[in-house]
Amino acid sequence: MSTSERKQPVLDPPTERGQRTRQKLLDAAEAVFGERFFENASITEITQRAGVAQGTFYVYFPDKKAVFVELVRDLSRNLRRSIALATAGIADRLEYERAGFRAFFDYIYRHRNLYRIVRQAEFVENELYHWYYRSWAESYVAGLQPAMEANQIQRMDPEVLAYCLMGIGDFLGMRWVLWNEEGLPDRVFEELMAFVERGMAPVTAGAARRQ
Amino acid sequence: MSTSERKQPVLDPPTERGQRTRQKLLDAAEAVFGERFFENASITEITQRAGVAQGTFYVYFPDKKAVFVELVRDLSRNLRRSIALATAGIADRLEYERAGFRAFFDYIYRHRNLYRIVRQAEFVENELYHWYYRSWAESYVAGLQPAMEANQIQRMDPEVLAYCLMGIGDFLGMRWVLWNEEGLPDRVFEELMAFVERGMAPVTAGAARRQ
Amino acid sequence: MSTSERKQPVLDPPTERGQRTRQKLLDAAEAVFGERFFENASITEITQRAGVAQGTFYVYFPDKKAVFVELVRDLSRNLRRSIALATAGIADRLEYERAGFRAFFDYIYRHRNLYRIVRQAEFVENELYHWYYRSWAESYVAGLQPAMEANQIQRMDPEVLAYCLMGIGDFLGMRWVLWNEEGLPDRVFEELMAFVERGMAPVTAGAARRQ
Amino acid sequence: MSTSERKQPVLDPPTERGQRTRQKLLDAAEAVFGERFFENASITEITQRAGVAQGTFYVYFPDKKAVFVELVRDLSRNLRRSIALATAGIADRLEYERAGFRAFFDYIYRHRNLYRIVRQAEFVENELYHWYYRSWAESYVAGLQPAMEANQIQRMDPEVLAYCLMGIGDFLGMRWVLWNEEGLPDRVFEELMAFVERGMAPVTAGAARRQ
DNA sequence: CATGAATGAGATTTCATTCAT
DNA sequence: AATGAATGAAATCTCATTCAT
Repeated sequence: MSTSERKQPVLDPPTERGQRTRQKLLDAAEAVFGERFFENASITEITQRAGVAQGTFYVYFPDKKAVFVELVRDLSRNLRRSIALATAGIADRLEYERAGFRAFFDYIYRHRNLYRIVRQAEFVENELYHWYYRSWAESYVAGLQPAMEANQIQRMDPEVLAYCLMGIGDFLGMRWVLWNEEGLPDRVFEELMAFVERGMAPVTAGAARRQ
Repeated sequence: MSTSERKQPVLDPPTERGQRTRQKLLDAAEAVFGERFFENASITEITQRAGVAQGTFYVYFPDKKAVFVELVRDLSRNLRRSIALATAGIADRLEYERAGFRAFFDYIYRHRNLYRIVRQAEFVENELYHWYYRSWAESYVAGLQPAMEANQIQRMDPEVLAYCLMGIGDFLGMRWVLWNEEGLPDRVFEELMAFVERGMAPVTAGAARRQ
Repeated sequence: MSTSERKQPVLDPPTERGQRTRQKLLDAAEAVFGERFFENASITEITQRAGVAQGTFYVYFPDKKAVFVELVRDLSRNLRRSIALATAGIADRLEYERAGFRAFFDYIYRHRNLYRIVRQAEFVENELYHWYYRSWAESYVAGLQPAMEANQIQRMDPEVLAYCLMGIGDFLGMRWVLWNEEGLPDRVFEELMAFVERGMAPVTAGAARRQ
Repeated sequence: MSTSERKQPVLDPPTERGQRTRQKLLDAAEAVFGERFFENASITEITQRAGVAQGTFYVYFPDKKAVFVELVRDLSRNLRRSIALATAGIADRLEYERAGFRAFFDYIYRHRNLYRIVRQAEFVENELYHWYYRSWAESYVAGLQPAMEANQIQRMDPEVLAYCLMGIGDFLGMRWVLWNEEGLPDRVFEELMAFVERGMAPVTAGAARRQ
């Protein structure tokens, strides 16, 4: 007799017990998606790992994709927060970049499974994947543009630069963080930062690039 | 007297008709994998597009993964050839890099579906994906090392540089070639090459990076 | 933290409804295997007869072979119980043998389909088939040996005798119980028992076998 | 323009080459059916082992079952011949039985695959299986009846006796010839023959079976 | 809230057989 | 006589999702 539709999955469970169950499902999903990838991950396995019955899944999520999306959104939010924290108060853009990269590699090392999930998004929910990188690119642009105007870094199309930097982060992360299950070695970090800094540093007036 | 394997699909069909059918299947698979991604691509759709019966697929391939692998291998081979052609005879590594990038973007533009397939490989056949990038990295290293010794480019860990360059190519390709279905605009190409060249160019003796 | 097996069918359903469904499937399988034989029996037909959806089968059994095995095991257990009951308290081995044979023929007459299933086991799951006869043979030996020592029956290799008796039971069962769909006629039973008894009876001291 | 229907498989190939091919197929089929059983045996494997193309099979046989049937018929004929040879001229039925059993075990040892094929017949072509045992039973009866009238062996329903003997042969063959891949040990042979002889021997007038 | 039984659409794969050459 | 490409029906199995309790 209530006005609510039947079976509207619970986004924010009222009871504390519900909160816990929902979180258990999210954690299990993160693990399973990270290991098996979206298509091979089964709700059955997620609920088993969460220690709940199959049907319980649908109490909290409308379908399989919904958890996936939520996980990507979570990662995005948290990664942003981590980077914001790490770069807070840094005025110089090159220093900022260095701190940002460091925070990025640290974060994905600590959340390898989540990071694997983002990468899959391209083939699971293309919209989401675009949104993810587009919004990162926007943030980059918002930070890079002023830095160019202030001559902190070389002037160039900031979006192109953004994708260059993201590409570098992604591939180095893949190679050293995901493939080796260790964090990015300091040595590698210094090497790549040197490359990035040379690429970003403003070409000072008289300095010809090459003969 | 051997235990004799049971049924092995035809790799190189003896008759010309067989050759044609096999090729039709490869072409259809390329299209379907590119559009739907591996997991959502069905053998049914592949054979329908190829205009053959379902069973025919298994005359030429043991399973779905096998076509996929073959397509990735093909792309790898052909892309290599394209780049080799485009860079033949170029002695200077920065020029070489420019020609190589150009050829890369042109190639993936012309074979967008195949390129989408390579990207999926991470989630379909991890081994293959590793192999793909590891072997590219090796090629890079083989070319970069001598260039560093000859002071054509800045000395640094060549493998790190390789992954930086691949990351840049991948992300720019994703953003401008795959998302917009146009080729990479010249303007963007020039921007990214400028970045790459600044990053790779040797830091000449007296040139301080920044004040 | 375990790698967690993926989906294991329900062996002992917690709810009564589940119990019923599982049993319906077993019954249907018994009928279908008995009529069509393992290879020509389809899951589809089994579920149809059980009045459930195809997928339901896999809720309770991992695959076709699993039901088959369970049916053979069931028959073995129940047949044993029947014979034990029929022979309880019989001290003389020849009398015991007569009661055992009688129980055997009665049982397989009442469970003709199950008995047909055991016979197929040789070609479906050889291990199981061996297990089935080996364990019967062991039981035989355990009973025959003491009887020989007590001079109730002729001394001979008890395992050979076991297989002789099983062969006789099997072939008479095949000819009169399976081929004619009637039970073994009393007349036939008496004939075969007479043969068996002559074969098993101890050769009394002075009795020459033949002139 | 000829009157013959299209595609009547060749039963008795005119050319010598054809004869050879047909035989190669029969031999291959015997091996494959023996190892894999009828349902799991594929024409593909048969033709591969025979070293001919798939289509060639249908030049000589109308379908898969046909070869199977032919093999069973062959075995029947040859086994008969072997036994006839081994028992030629033996007047006493008990001696005859001994020689017959010996020949039987020797034959199935030498043709284990063929023997496995007969056993499968029950589930492949029931008619054929019945025919096989019915005709053996008839032969038995034809030999046993006169022996009973001549008081060489105990009087009883000869068909029952026939099935007892066949059951014994079958189970001993299964246990010692098929499971161990050796021939039936002499010791086992003597044991079973002693049992059979006691069972068949005429109960002499005054000899009470048991007290 | 939670459960677990049930569903059924759909996917992959196998293989005896046909047919054009 | 022989080949090998092609077929297509049918079978097994998976799994996201629904629903009654």
